[in-house]
Amino acid sequence: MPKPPRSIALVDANNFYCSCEQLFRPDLKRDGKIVVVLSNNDGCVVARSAEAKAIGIKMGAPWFQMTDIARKNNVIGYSSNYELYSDMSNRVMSILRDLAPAQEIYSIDESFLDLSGCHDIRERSYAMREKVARWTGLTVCVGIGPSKTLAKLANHVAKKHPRSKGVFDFNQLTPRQLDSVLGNLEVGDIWGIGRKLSEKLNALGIENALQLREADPASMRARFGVVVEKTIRELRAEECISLEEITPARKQIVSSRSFGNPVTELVDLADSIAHFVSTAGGKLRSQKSTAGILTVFIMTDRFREDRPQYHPSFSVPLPQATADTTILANYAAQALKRIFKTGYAYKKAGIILADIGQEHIVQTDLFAEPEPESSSRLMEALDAINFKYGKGTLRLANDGASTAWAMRTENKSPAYTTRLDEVPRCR
DNA sequence: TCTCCGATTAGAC
DNA sequence: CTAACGGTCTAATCGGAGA
Repeated sequence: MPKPPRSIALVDANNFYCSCEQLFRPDLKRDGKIVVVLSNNDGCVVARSAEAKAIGIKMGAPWFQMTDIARKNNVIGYSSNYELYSDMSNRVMSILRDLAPAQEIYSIDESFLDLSGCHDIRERSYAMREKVARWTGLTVCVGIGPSKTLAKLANHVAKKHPRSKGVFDFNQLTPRQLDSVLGNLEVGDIWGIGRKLSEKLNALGIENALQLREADPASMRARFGVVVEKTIRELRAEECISLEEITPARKQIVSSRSFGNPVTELVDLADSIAHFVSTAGGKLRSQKSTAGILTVFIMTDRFREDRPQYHPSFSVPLPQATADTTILANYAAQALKRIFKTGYAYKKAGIILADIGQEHIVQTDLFAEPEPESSSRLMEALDAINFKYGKGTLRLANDGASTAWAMRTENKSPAYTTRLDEVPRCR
């Protein structure tokens, strides 16, 4: 007897960031106000509500360029509120976790679930939707298929076609129905096939998912690389991309930001760098890693072609891998001094931690003083205090001394679910 | 010629 | 008031430097 196909589900929240904002402001829809969420620095549109999509607002549209018409069209641009979105995400993810044998949290609003062997897949899928709706107010769609790529594609179908009622399962189709559905999906709708690859595939006459599935994996690999080959195999229900229940440790940790206003002074850059080191160091320690290389970069505004451009970076190979923010901050400050030049208006800066290894397997420098035990104790205390009392309660002396580099956030909603002091009183 | 490494590209969200 | 175009991450691929 042939093995039954695996059933991988991809559960994805609809218009996640915008839905989070709308949840706490039911008055907006009532008054015909259209919600979009902006990137950091209120730069461009990164999330659109159903209403925003309906009036044709484009993903990635620079907010400052949005016509007055759009703004007068009652469009409200919210500054991104990650504290709110990640708390809502945690709630959704924990509901889903309890409804499936295995879960991979793929992004802030998506999780893959392995439902292979479950006899009640349809009922479970609807239960997910109902439970998430009742407990959080958010709407999710469920796509199911024998591979992750097909689950993603099924989710796309579930979102696009109201008739699916939010659940679509490729495993429930006859081969003919399957071909017909795939034939109606553009290659660009497939996970892993972006803008560039779509263009190249179209030029070869491969325009829909069915045509890509029928392409020869070996020759496509030669032409477009291993990613496209895997995608073809996944469309053929071969499992090439496995479910990862445990998030692998980051191999690189970046913390960077564009500034609300251009920065010209070294002290202000130094302040921002100290902040980035704290953020990145915290992430490093939360995954129990150490970094062996630290890179500092600063850059001018690449959109201002009329101004002199400068975007240097400097990498420091650390004599001994560490996760100690104070040590990292010292090297970062030195690196910054090496690259900083006066006379430029800097628009962005950041740091990169690389050569990441496991804590306690640190290759020590033969000639260096061993890192004192007090160093890790200090970091533990720092992390504990900041966890308990909120990010930034305890920080480096020069982190926060300057506000020159602060990003623009003009319209941020309260952290409704996590900060009582921000919740508006009932009116 | 081979290998290593950094830079670049492409993609995701 | 004006100016204003995100951040984080991975994998693959490319091209030069050095062995």
